[in-house]
Amino acid sequence: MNLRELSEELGLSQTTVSRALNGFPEVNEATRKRVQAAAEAHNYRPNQKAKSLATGKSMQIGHVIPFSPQHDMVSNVVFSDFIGGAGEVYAQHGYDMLLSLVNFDDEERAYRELARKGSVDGMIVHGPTQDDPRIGLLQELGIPFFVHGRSTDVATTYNYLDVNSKSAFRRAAEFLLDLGHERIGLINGSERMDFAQRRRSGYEAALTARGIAIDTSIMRAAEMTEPYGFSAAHEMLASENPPTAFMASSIVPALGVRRAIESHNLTVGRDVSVICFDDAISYMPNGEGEPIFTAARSSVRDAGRRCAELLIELINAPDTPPVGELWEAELVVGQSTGPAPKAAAKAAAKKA
Amino acid sequence: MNLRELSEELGLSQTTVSRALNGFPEVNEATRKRVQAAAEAHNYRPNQKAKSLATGKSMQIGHVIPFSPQHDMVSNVVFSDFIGGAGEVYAQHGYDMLLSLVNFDDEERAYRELARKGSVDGMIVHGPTQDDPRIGLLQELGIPFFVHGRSTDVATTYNYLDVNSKSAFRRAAEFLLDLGHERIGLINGSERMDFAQRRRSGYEAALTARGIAIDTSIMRAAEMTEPYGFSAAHEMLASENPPTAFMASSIVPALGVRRAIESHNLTVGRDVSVICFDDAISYMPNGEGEPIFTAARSSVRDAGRRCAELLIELINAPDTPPVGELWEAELVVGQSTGPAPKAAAKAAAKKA
DNA sequence: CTGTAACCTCAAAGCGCTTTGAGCAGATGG
DNA sequence: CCATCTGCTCAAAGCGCTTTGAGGTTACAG
Repeated sequence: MNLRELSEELGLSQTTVSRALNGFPEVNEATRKRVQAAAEAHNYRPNQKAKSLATGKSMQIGHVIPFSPQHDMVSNVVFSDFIGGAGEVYAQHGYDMLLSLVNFDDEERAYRELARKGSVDGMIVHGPTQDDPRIGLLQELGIPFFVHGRSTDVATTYNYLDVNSKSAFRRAAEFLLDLGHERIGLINGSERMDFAQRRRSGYEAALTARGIAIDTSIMRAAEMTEPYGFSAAHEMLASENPPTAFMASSIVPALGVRRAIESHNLTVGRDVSVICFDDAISYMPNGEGEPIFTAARSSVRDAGRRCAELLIELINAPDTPPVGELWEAELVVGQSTGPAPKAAAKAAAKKA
Repeated sequence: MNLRELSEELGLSQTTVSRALNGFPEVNEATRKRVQAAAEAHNYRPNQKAKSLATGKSMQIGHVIPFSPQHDMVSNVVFSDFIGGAGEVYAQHGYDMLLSLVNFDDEERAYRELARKGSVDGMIVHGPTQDDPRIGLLQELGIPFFVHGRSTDVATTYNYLDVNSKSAFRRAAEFLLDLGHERIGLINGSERMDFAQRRRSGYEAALTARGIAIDTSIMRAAEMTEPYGFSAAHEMLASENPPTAFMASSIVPALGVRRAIESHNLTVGRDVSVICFDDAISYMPNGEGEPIFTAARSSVRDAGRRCAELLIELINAPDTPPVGELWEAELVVGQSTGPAPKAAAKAAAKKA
């Protein structure tokens, strides 16, 4: 059933039916009711393509996601929680989400294509790197977009929503330092990512402020998987001068860190402390009551929601000057941190 | 730049330009080259909405994902890895993925809408339940679809790809029984899901065949999170007659089970064995060399790829009779299983 | 009774593409 | 030299909707 058929059946013109359905004021209330009833009865839905073509709005928001044969960002738990939050808001506003997975090398082409093809009204940029080229590209293409995160060194202003990674990691490190830890291992995310750079700099700033030298032998950066957390922590714990505490960039590697600690017959929160960044991932919650891990927490799902809202506002008012929103993470104390063990106690623990 | 402008600039008709670009044989090779060069130079991309409207094909595949304020399936690691695999194949065939997040109550309406609006050429049904109503609905709507999983009790035939959950769990249980375990806790996924039912029945079949009574006090079913795995295992271990082994429905709760075991000062693989279903999730791999967990493994990413391929075939040949593909999981032996401890040893271990 | 305003409805154009059916050269064969 | 065919190209219709500009009623004031 299309508009023509529906209008013929009603004995009205397509104009009137369209107006009735779209809530225009020119149409008689009685007529509108009649039209709505008929539409309902026939389960009529306007063809979205035709509608888009006529209005110029696609009611779709694009997310471009690079993949390699093993990985892609959709399957990254942090990322997908963001998508979940955003999708929720899209739904409320009648938008759908267009996910375009592309090979790493095709990323630029994908943005170009999505914009030119006119299949999306706006886009979200995920996982910005330092001096991210996508920002310039999207500005050139003239399509509304919002960045989740920030890109250091990009000269122009752009819309973004970010968590203050630096201060979060700085405060987390200070928390450990206050507990007497002086040797703190860093299990960072891949430092291609801008946020990982910021986290590292927060960590370094805290140590430096206390006169503790930066030791790259207890700092790692990689994709945030459980086995990565395990092997990184495992190596450090097996070294001459093992850390008494770890900071992990996500709860996922933190679980690996926990496993490594336990495999050394040490106890988390007593022998070795762990702090992680907790994105409050729905399927990977940090415990139910008392947090498992002491953590810097900021809900990535909320971030997704907020980005979506702001992007939709931007689409409706394209000439708004760029806005940046910076969120502070909350430090929550859980079971995974405690005072630094004395050197002697440490040795004993190690022997046991 | 649109087709009209491009053709005017070239001094050709829109027909010829369109044909040249779409590789029709009627057009002179020299002309085609010239057209392609001009299109390239102007970064021309046909407007997707117009193209869809004219051809009737949207080149989009829909995934409807119900959400509640806390949860949705995109942020479920298993699900999102599937999406990742599917998206990869879509990309290779020029399709995009349309994700529509909807409230649980609106699910039916969402399928209806997506189909009627014509914004997708096909759909994937996720997480089928017993006698899932969506299957009938999509058949009624007459849109090509593929089910990931199966729905017991649906009378008609439909296209599906599923892993043989029953045999996987049966074999896993037999593996534990062969090691001497007689008390095996089941940490299942939510039994609303068809696959969870099947897993349970595999587990029960194995026990029954060995004359072991089903004991619902060591069986749980819920959303597969880490804390769920922890609390379920924790409770069982604290009971009068604790299990000597656990079977978990995913690696995520299995991590919680591990944490529970360790919190009881027991060792995984020695005091208590654990087997899980391993979906080979990219960001949650089961170790790097030797598997962390003994597991029934089947890559959900591969399943996503395969579903996508089959769905695209179906779109291109809509009158193919329905196909069902059933995969067997592979049992991989890791560090988490070992012989059942003798009763005495068990008591000793518990005291230590 | 007429002019005007308010209200409702309509025919037709247009969004940017594909595709049908026709037409025009130039080549080929009789 | 004409008839036929082949190879290219084109004008125009159509996909299903929105929206413009106009027209037809009805109601009311003058």
